[in-house]
Amino acid sequence: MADPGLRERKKRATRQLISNVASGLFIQRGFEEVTVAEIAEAAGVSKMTVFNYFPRKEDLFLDRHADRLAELVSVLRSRPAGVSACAALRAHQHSLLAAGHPLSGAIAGGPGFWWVLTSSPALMARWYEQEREIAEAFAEVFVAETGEAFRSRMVAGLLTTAITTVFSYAMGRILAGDDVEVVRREQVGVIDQAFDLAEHGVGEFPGKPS
Amino acid sequence: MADPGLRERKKRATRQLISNVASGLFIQRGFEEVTVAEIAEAAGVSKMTVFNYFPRKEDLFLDRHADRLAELVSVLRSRPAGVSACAALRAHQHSLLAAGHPLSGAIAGGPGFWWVLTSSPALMARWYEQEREIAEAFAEVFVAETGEAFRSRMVAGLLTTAITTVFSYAMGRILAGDDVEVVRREQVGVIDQAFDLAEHGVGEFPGKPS
DNA sequence: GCGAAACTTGTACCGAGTCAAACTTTGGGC
DNA sequence: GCCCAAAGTTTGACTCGGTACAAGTTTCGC
Repeated sequence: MADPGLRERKKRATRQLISNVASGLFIQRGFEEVTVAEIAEAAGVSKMTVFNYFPRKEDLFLDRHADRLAELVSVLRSRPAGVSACAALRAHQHSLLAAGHPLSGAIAGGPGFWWVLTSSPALMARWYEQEREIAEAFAEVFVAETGEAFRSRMVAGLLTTAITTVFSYAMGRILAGDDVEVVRREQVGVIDQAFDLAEHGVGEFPGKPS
Repeated sequence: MADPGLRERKKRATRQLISNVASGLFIQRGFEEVTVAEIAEAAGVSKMTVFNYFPRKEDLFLDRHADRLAELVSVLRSRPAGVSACAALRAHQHSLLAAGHPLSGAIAGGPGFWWVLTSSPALMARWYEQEREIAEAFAEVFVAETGEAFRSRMVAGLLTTAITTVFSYAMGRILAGDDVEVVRREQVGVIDQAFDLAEHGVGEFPGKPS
């Protein structure tokens, strides 16, 4: 990492260039309305090169996934002894929100990001797939810690549900036109509600009323 | 429904024929190795007709989804007054298992089904999407009952996680070569463990050991 | 039977993604 | 500084999933 070398620097630059160009076009006109050939041309590169860096078209837009996944796993791995996974993730979500981080579910890189995401089924499908990868990574961590195969997967699934539901709820509100600042303020309570449910369970909710 | 009429009968027959032919080919050779054109020819029908009945290629294999979704929603809607959603779904999973139903997670329509499913990323992606649709349908039911937007979505997500994790856990074991009868017997405990976690939460699991 | 609606078909087409072979650039050894 | 090998890029041709359109064919309601 000290000496990237010319080759490595060029690769990073090309990758970044393609990603930037693609994101720009997607936000302008929507995911489905932009072809890969177009992106390649706009980036002054060949179509194959685009696919060389981003195996699927969807990865052009969802290229932060690897970072997000690594960060979440690191939150679990590096949590202090005695701290539960649920508590660690809850604190992490709060800190993301406080920092105004895109992945907190409020204030992502502009409202355009969510519009692009939700307006393309293919993109949404890939998004769900990535959420699933998060759950699998969590499960792996828990299995390594406890050796309990099934319980690890369940807990991983439940905690992932908390994270993703918090995220998509905020996304839905903002897309529906709610004021970003309002959503952001209320998001603190939403996070706590989500993790309370994950931690203590759904209980009798909803016991059938009628 | 009393008198389907010739037209309706032919449609059902054609649909069934295409689905059967497709499933057969997929199980023989895998999802990606069979083209839609091939299925059309084998079914004695045009490619366009195939897409007329099944908008996506994946739907040729995952065509039971609509039934599954409707059944799960009906379990919630028709549960007796005072019974929680969690209890209703838990009981339903147990009864599916007892009946040896494919969707119980043990003993699905042959091991071939799961092999085909897991060997195709596109198919898995669609599978996840369908799980998401289940969660959304659950949320809709809960919102209608309680009016609580966020809590409904969270509970829906948590309960869906229980169902899907139970299912995929059994699938994974059988694909790994575990004896089907053993998996089936142990599945009762797995279901209870899953719904216990959903009902009472993950608690401190796993408090970091080291 | 007759006309209209529904279903099917052929053809032509588009975009994602793959493959193989040629070409260009970089890095290391002399 | 030079040259070779390796890595990265390009080109073009190709496959397959999926759509659009217009024309055919079958069923239904009258």
